[in-house]
Amino acid sequence: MMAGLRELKKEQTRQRICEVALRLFDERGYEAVTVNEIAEAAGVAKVTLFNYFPTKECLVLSGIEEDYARIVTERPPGQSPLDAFRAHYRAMAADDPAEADVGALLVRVRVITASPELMAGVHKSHIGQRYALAAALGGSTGDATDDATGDVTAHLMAAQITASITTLQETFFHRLTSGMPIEEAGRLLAQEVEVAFDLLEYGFSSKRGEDCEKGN
Amino acid sequence: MMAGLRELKKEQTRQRICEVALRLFDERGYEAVTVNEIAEAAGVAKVTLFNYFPTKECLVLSGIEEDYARIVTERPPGQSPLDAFRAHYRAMAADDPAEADVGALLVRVRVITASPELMAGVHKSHIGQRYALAAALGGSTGDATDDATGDVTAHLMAAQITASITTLQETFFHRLTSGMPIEEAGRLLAQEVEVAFDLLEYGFSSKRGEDCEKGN
DNA sequence: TTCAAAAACGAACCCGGTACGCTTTATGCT
DNA sequence: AGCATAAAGCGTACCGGGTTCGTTTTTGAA
Repeated sequence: MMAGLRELKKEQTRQRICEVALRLFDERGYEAVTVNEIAEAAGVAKVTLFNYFPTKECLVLSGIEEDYARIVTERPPGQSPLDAFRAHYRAMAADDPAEADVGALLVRVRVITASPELMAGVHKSHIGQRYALAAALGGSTGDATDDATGDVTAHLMAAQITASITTLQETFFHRLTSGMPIEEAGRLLAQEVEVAFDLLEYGFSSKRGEDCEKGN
Repeated sequence: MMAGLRELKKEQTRQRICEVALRLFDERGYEAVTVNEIAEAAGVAKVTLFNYFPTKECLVLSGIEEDYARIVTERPPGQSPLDAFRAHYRAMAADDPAEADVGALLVRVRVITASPELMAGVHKSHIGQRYALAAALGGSTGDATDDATGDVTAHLMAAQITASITTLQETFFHRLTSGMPIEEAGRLLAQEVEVAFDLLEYGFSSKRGEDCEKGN
């Protein structure tokens, strides 16, 4: 129903704008490309472009948010929140990387990592995630009092978890953009997922011995 | 020497711009005030304003960066990096809050927390801090290889530490802007510093028992 | 007093993003 | 098929943050 040719063309246009933008960004860098150029190259008016993507950032960043809070709210009963995260990212690292279009993803990652402005945008989106995760971790009792009054532990945990995941992602993507084949990067990622969640679970004190060798 | 009347007036002008800007931001909100208004109210031209402060953000955020990396590089010998942070923030929480101009700080904090844009700016500045801290934690061997190749643990630790400190600060400032007297907020902060660094040191597993009561 | 450097200035400009009012085009109904 | 309607696209003018550039004022020192 409503197989509308209207919405078909709409999706085509959206796709075309996105592809053109990503190609130009990849060629010349995010900051050096103006939205006017993108609009012209995609054969649409500037105002139409902003109809599809509310900001220049969204041309790159739209649709790449992860939902941290869901991982903990939808975990199997009896599992700790941290184990839910560990299982989730363990599975993600073990996934066959050929399932998704690696090429398109790589371009996107390359554009993002090459632009401080976009990197800041990514981190900005993590802020909201962190708050949602803190609510999911500590607020299951659902009291309506002002946030950050008593649940400091939940906020601390949420902050540490998101910071760790962010770091894992950055390391992984940094390797990909440096030319490492995705299989090898995936293997390293799988190891580091364990390192990261062990660190969260057992703390720095469990690493003290290893640290002193290189850190001091 | 060079007690120059030149640089005196320069500092006066800088101060005047900053005060005027903060007052306007506090009255009507950061986003609702234009730099033209600030310049006019401070009796200078827009271009002169941008000579003193490179961006609108800097009118509020300049000079409030903390140097995380220094805390670890300048720690007393024999002390672990984490203990250095704990000692630093323990001392900060115990400091007599009357030493600094609390009123001016409070206005600044109120302006920042009321503006998502400024909040994002604060988090942006934390990114660089995190990288510097990771380098200080893991890079004392000083190998010149590309970063993030082998020191994932250092990056993870740096990320967790900065995330925790950021959370402590946010909680503290949130209480101040909510009207809590600074002495009481300081007392709570002192407790939470211990909670945060215990969590970092011993991990989530040490909290498992308490968590299950409220989190599940 | 004079002179060069520093600072302030005004005006025009660029870029991301919005508002408004106008044309085009697909769609649903008859 | 034909027509009204609503969605989508468009052009232009505008706004605010930020830069460039050439000019004028101010200041420190000879």
